[in-house]
Formats: sequence, structure tokens, C-alpha cells
Amino acid sequence: MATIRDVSKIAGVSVATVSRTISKPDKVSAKTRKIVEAAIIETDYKPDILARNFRTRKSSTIVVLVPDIANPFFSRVIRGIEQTAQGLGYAVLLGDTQGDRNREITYANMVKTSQADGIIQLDSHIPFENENGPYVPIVNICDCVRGTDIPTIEIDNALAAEKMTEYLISLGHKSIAIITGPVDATITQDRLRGYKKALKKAKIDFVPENISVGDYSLLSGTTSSHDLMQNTHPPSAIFCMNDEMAIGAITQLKKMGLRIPEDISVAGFDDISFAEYYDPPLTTVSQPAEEFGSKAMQTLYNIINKNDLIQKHTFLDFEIIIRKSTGPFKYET
Amino acid sequence: MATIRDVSKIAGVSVATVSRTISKPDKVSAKTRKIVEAAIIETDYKPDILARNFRTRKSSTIVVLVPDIANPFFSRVIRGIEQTAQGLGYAVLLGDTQGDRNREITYANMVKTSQADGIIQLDSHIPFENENGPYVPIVNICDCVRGTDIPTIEIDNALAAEKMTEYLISLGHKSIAIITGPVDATITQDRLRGYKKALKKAKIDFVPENISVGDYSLLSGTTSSHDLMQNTHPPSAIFCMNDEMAIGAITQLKKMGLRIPEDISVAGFDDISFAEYYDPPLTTVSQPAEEFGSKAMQTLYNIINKNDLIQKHTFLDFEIIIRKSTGPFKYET
DNA sequence: TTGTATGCGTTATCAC
DNA sequence: GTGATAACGCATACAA
Repeated sequence: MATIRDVSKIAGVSVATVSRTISKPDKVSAKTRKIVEAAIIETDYKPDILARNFRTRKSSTIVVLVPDIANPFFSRVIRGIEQTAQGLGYAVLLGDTQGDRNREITYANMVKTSQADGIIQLDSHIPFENENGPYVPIVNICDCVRGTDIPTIEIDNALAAEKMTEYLISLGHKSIAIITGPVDATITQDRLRGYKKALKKAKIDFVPENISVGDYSLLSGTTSSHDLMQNTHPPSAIFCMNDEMAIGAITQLKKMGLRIPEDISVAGFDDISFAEYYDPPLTTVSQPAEEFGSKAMQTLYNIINKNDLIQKHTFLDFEIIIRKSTGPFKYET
Repeated sequence: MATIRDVSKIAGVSVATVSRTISKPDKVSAKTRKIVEAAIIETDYKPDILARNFRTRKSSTIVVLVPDIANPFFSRVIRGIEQTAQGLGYAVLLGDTQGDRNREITYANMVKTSQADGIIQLDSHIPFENENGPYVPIVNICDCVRGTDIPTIEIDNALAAEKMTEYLISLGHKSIAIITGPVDATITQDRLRGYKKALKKAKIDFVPENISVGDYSLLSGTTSSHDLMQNTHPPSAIFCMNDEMAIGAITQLKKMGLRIPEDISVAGFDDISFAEYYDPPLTTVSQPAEEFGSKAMQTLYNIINKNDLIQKHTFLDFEIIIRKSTGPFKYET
């Protein structure tokens, strides 16, 4: 493998000039630049990235912290991150944390040791032991932490939940249950707030019984929906905080002999690819998953390279997708 | 940040001894080891990974090449890789190639430049421009290249397809269509072989018309199944090479007014989590996705570290999962 | 078992 | 605009 020294010898210039030709071409005269470039080709010189990383204390690598890569929504986000990272010359280290805080911290430490230049966090934690540590480039997406000045990228979750609830109300539903994510997550609280707001606007009493806490899994959709139907006043519509739980719920409700949407409406969140292909096709909130990733990577890039165009808070658009899993409320006959 | 020199001063030993204490503790006397360890704690010394990587020409990082991370089966495999990699002290670089050969080569070059120590390839290419280049630790999984000596981890795809086809035949089906993946993929050819073998054993003529080439997407399941039903002799069963295409197919067939499985049977491959929750629940071939990943990482680790226990060819178990999307063949009434 | 000394390949500082 | 040279922090060959 040719080194920078080999190139400098062949080009008849110093190693410094070769280095400059590569990283700051405008600081080299056109003439010597040509000579050096020729020598680089002749020697088939490839800069030693490890040496460069070591010297510059940069790795051109970012780590993405994800609770679970097998979640279809997250994997789309990661695809968006990866595509944009490639374009910007960054590699993506995968940090599947399974929600484990220690793993988050382990990965976050890779930034402190310069193994990575920044972090994209998809969960609603701050992955540091103490916030007073050294400055770490980070952006928080999808499920954002409140009360910090960490740049975030999200949709207006409260508004999205409000709109979906309003839509269900517009269909005549008055007893609308909701299957949530983990209660401590910001995203859960935001969406719950939107849900309650819509109820209040429609002068429908909020019934605590109508809330069931899920964990975003298919299974939790089935168990939660089953539980909800045991209520003294079972709901006529169920709003799930992701599509997996909605699909789990529909499966369960069908098993109980209910027809969707004639007997009960079900709505989801995310608009994963399967939503459209389900039976019935799922009414849901569509989120721009890839754009989440791409915007996050772009923002992180700006932070790392101290571009002053850092937007502290980016809101992306969501869309209510109406399909066949929701329908008008019908009184029992 | 404390360096190895700071530690050596405090401990009153040479930097070499500190270095040894960390990487080859048994080469240091118990007494000095204690002293050094105390000094490490006192200074809160953390080895500079970048310097170490540079010096040792190793990165403790592997790259995984995946055609599409958003594919639920692949994301489970990657989860398996990542979990095992963490345990072995390796970081995982994500290489979403979108099937692009140039991207594969770009990522593969990271190994040649020591930015990564090895590769796990999930697609059926060899990610090198020429095979005569320097030796690169690599393992190939899921969809394996033939005729190379690259270690592979796979299920017996031909056998799995044969068994599933046999099962459909046992239900009385004689016109069994198959929706494949890309024709040039090893996995497609293997499964096709198994399918044909089962037909032959049952003395059923192979009908080229019964093959439709898909691309593993939901959409291709719908278009392929639609096409197949236009055949002069439409099939009474469709075997799809993944669950997404099976779900796409069922959606399409239902739209055409067909009942599953009364009018037509559909089987998939992979047993993704949604398979069980579909309506009807999908008959499919279950593959141990996480185990694929974990076995691959373990094997790659052995190769990188030249453990002699490298198994060139690992076969994992599959299982035919019979659910409700397949049923007995019924003559038209 | 331990210490000394060297160098890995690059970038950055400072002269010229 | 260019060159000489000093780091960067570590691991290791070799000497002791």
C-alpha cells in the first residue's frame, strides 16, 4: 500500500503538499496539484483512514441508537439515515439498545473516545450518565426528550392524535379507546394529550378505563383490545399508537366475532407498508420515516461541522390516511 | 484525557508495562499489575481506541451488507448479528446497499483499509471487484454464493421448498404456482429446484406458466398473483418465496373475490411476525433469523481471529408452519 | 518481568 | 505556495 510519502517522492514535493492537495486543494497551485494528482494515480494511493482518524480525532462515523431495529418503522428511519450518511461521507454504526440504558451509554461513550462523531437517538432518553459531561453532537428523533436543548426532529404528535380522534368522533364514535406505548415516553404523553384535547372539544367525557397501555408489539394489541372489550362500556372505536398494535387488535376483535369496521373501528399510527395490505386496510397516521432519518443526519452533520444553520426543532408533516378499518358508528340493533 | 504516559508516571513504570497490563495481563507480574491498575483508576485512563486501531491495523468493527434493511426478515438477522457482536466486542457498521454493486464494493473496501475487520454479506454476490485481491474475512448468509470457498450459513432452501410443495400436493393441489425472487439469486434457484423435485416425485408436470418472478415486495405479490390467475389453467395454490409477496397475493386474490383457502391456497416463506396475524394466518416456512445473524457473527469472529474451528458450511433448521392460508383442493362446483 | 526506543501515516505548525 | 518537522497515543521488537 502506497503511503503519502511514496506519492511525495514521485511527485517531487513534500508530504505536506500532498496532504494539502487532498484535503485543501485550493491551497495548492494548479500546477503542483496536477503533478500530485498524477502521482496519486500512478501509485494508486489511498489515504490511510485509520491514521487520518487518529490524527484528526474524527471518524466520519455516527451511531444510531434504536430501541429495536426489527420494528418496521425504525428500519425505514434507519434507511433514511444511512442513505443520507453515505452521501455526506459518513458511516453508520448500529446501536440496537433493546431499550437498555447501559447499552445506550456504552454507545454514547464511543463519541467521547472519538470513535464516532455524533449520535442519532430514536428513543426518548438522553444517553449520558450526567448531562454535564463534555459536549456531544446529538439529535433526537421520532420520540423526543423535552426540556433539553438537544435538536429534535418530530411530527406534532399531539396534533396528529387530536386529528385522528376528531376523525373518529366525526364518524359518530363517542366511546373511543386508545392503546398507548410505554407511559413514560414523550411520544405517548404527547399523543395522549391530543386525544384528550379532541374529546374535550367534542364535549365527550374522558374515561380512564378507555386507556390501555401497550408496548408497540402485535401481541400487546391483541391483549389490550381484549381487555378493553371487557369494559362495562366497551368502545366502538380503538385508536392504537402504532400499526402493529392495530393489526394485533383487529386480529383479536375478529376472533371475538366482531366485524371491522361495521361493529368496531380501529385506527393505527405510522402507515407501515403492511397497513395498506391488511384486511381491512388500515386507517392510520402516515409519518415520513425516511425523511426523519435524512433530516436527522443532515442536522447532525451541521452540528458536527458547526454550520450555523442548525434548526433546533424540525417538525415534519404527517397525514391522516383513511382506509377501511374505520367506519360510522352504528347503534346496536 | 489521560494517556498511557500519565498512567505510567503515576504507577512508576514504563508505558510498555501499562500497555501490557491492559492487553496481555498475564505477561505482567501480579504486583506491578496491581499498581498499574490502581494508577489506571486514579487517572480514569481510557485507552485511545483510535490510536490503538491505527497502531494495530484493527478496528473491532464489522460491516454487514444488506440489500434492504427495511425488510423485516433482514432486520431480524441484523438484530442477531448486533447482539452477538456486542458480546464479542465488535461494533456493527450498517451497509444498506439497495442491491447496488458499487456500494457493496465501497463497503468491502473498508476492510482493505482496515476500517472494518470483516464482512457479513446477506446478498448473493461477492462484494469484490476481483477475487484475486487480498484476503478479506467474510461470511455469506441467507442467500449464499455457490462455487466459492466463502463460509456460508443457510438453511437447505431446496429441501424447504420441496417440503412445502409436497405439503401442498398432499392437500390435493396439482396446479401449484410459484412466485419467486430475482432469478439470478442462488436462493431462488435452490428453492425452484426443490419445487420442481417435489412435482416430479408426485409425477406432476412442471408448467413454466406457473412461475412468476417477483422481487420480494408486497406489490410484486399482487401483480404476480394477478398474472397467474390469467393463465389458461389458473393455479389452485400459490407458493411465494417470502411472506410479503404472499400477503400481497392474498390481498389481490381476495379483491378478485376468491376465498383463502377455500378457493385457492397461498403459502409464504420466512414466518415474519405479521404472518401469524394475517387474515387468514399464513402457512409458511419458518427460518431462524436471529440465529442466522448470531451464527454468522460467531463464524466471522473465528475467521478474523484465525480460530481453527471455522465451519465452512453451516445449515440451520427450518420448519414448515401450517396455518389457515392453505387448505384442501376442491373441484369446481 | 520490565524498560527503551522506534514507528505506524497522517495532519498541523511554523518557517521560508 | 511550499517544505521541514513535530506531534498524535499506542504497541512492540529488542535489550536488559
